[in-house]
Amino acid sequence: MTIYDISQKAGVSIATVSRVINGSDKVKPSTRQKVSDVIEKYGYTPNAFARGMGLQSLHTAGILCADSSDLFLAKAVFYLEQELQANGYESLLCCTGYNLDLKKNYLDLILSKKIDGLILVGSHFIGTTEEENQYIKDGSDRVPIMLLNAAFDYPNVYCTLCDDETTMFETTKSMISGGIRDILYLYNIRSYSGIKKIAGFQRALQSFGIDEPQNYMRYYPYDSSDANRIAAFIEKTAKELHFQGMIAADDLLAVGGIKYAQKHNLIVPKDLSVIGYNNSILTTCCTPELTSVDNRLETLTHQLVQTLLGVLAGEEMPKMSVFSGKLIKRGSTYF
Amino acid sequence: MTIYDISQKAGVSIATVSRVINGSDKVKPSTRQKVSDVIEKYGYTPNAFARGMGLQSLHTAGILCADSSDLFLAKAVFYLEQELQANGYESLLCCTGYNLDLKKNYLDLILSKKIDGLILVGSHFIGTTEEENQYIKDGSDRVPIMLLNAAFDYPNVYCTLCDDETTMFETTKSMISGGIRDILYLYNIRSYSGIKKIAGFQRALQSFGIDEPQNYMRYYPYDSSDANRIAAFIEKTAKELHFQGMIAADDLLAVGGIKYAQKHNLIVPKDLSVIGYNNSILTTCCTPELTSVDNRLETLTHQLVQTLLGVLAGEEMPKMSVFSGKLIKRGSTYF
DNA sequence: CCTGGCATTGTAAGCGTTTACATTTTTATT
DNA sequence: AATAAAAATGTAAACGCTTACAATGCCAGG
Repeated sequence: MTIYDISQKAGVSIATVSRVINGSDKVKPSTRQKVSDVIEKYGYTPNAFARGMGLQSLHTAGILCADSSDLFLAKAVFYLEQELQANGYESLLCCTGYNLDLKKNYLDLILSKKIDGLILVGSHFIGTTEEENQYIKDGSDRVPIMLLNAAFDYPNVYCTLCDDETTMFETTKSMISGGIRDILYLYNIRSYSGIKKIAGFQRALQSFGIDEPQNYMRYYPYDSSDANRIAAFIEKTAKELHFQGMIAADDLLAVGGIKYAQKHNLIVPKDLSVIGYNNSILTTCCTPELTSVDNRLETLTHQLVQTLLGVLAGEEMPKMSVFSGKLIKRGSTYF
Repeated sequence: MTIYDISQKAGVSIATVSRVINGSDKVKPSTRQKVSDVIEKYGYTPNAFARGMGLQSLHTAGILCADSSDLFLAKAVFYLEQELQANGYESLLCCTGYNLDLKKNYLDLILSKKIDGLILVGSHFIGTTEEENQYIKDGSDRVPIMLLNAAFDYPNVYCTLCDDETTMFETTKSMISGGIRDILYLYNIRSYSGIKKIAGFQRALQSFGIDEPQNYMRYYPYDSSDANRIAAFIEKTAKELHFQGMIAADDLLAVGGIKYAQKHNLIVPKDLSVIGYNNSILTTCCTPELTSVDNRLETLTHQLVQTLLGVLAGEEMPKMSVFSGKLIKRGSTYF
């Protein structure tokens, strides 16, 4: 069933059918009705490829992320997909893993014109290497690139993010103000926002005259894991620190901290205060419940998609939209 | 830059370039090299739409699920994407929510020929209504439909699943054998596998002469939630039961059970044994850690994609592949 | 009744590939 | 060296749509 068949049955030309399908041009109401009826009757759906050839678009956005099963990224992907779908766009998902070998995957996606825009979620590679940055520059020639939780100043690149540096600065400050000066900072992915969080943490320490903050920082080098493995890692690498506070770049890492405390009969938060990040579902699964930073993911994804739609519609859009995170206090802290 | 430009620069015809791109036909090695070099040099990428027109395929599979941010579904989506990617297929993600209003979304996807196969993940709608079943029947005329964790006997529909009925039967039996006869069963989504789990639970109770199992079953009616809300639900609807065991259709629901116990000063597992399902990351986040059923998601997704690839290659493939789940014992049970 | 202008519809030329079939080149056989 | 067969390559016709431009139909104004 092609547009030609429909035109035959409706007694019009394929151009008229095309106009009805695309809604745009002026078609006499009675003709429109007649064609619509035939389309409805035969359940005709335009062939996507042929459509794409004419329109050079399939109303599809690419979503690129490291691991869509990560709690945080999964939520981001879901919100993005829903927002895109609500606006008539489909989502091509592309998971790269954490190995930065995404060259082929996403450049091909862009260059083949299969997508109208590319969304990079939790861009762990932005600012990491010049080579990776180059991919973004190349890609942005073809389609707009949207960064979620990363900033990169370049034409046709739009950023939507939480101000993680400030948020982490404030978070750390509130812990120090609560009387805790020995704070273990645990992080894993070296992403743009990860780097900002570290900066905020360090700045807070320095503002209180605590030197050599890197002494308190531990990099957890495993991609995915469970709380016990994280606890064991803390045990192995940070036991000598005698920290009374712990801030993690991610809720799961923080839960690992709580596990660690349990194994050493430390009471959370009396002996150890713990703060996570992302305010995920994990916060209410552990005991005590986890204080965590809400980084406004739903707001961010909404804004990002709206910006993308605006760009695609040819409107002038903000190159950068920044929102503020917020500390949600629960039982793992006493201040 | 089109295939024509490349053919010019390489001094061959477009057909030869096309053959090089598609790797298939016999091309003289020296010619292949020459063309490859030109393609490489100019960074040419074939136009996806035009390609789709010729091939009637873009090497893309549709992944349909209710909510890709759900812990279990997110993992499934990720595994599927990785497996598809490894085999040269891309993934079009489509999240339907739990409202069954997926008609438009996925039928359009199929009918427009944009995808080569459709994967339904955690098919909450299979067998629910005749209307929904009809969509699968209609769709399967066009592309193979792959069901993850659901069974549906129809031409061109292939199923890969965990034997949830038997697995839940065995799980329940082991709890009863441990001396617990008053078992609260908590479930939420009315999916195919959800129905099977219920059946397994009830069969186990009956096999031990425990009548009216539905007295012990509670349906948690909220889409997404957190552990506290689940605990409150149990408090509200099941307090009078005085159950010593709890089995949940999902880990999060089980964590809600642990929360409930904590609020009532019940010791898990002494006063209350809890078993979850899916063996997710949550199992090691709570205290005590959660005994849960591993339903072999990675195996299932692997098998599913391999089956799809086989079908697309025109091979004869099993219509149904069933694997067995396995109980992973942790601290929330004593038996 | 004629004419110009506008609304509507039709015609046909792409869009960039794939691939059946035709043609040319190479290789093997005698 | 001639010839048949096989291999490599080229030609051109789809694929199903969009859209610029052409053609038609219709109306009001003169």
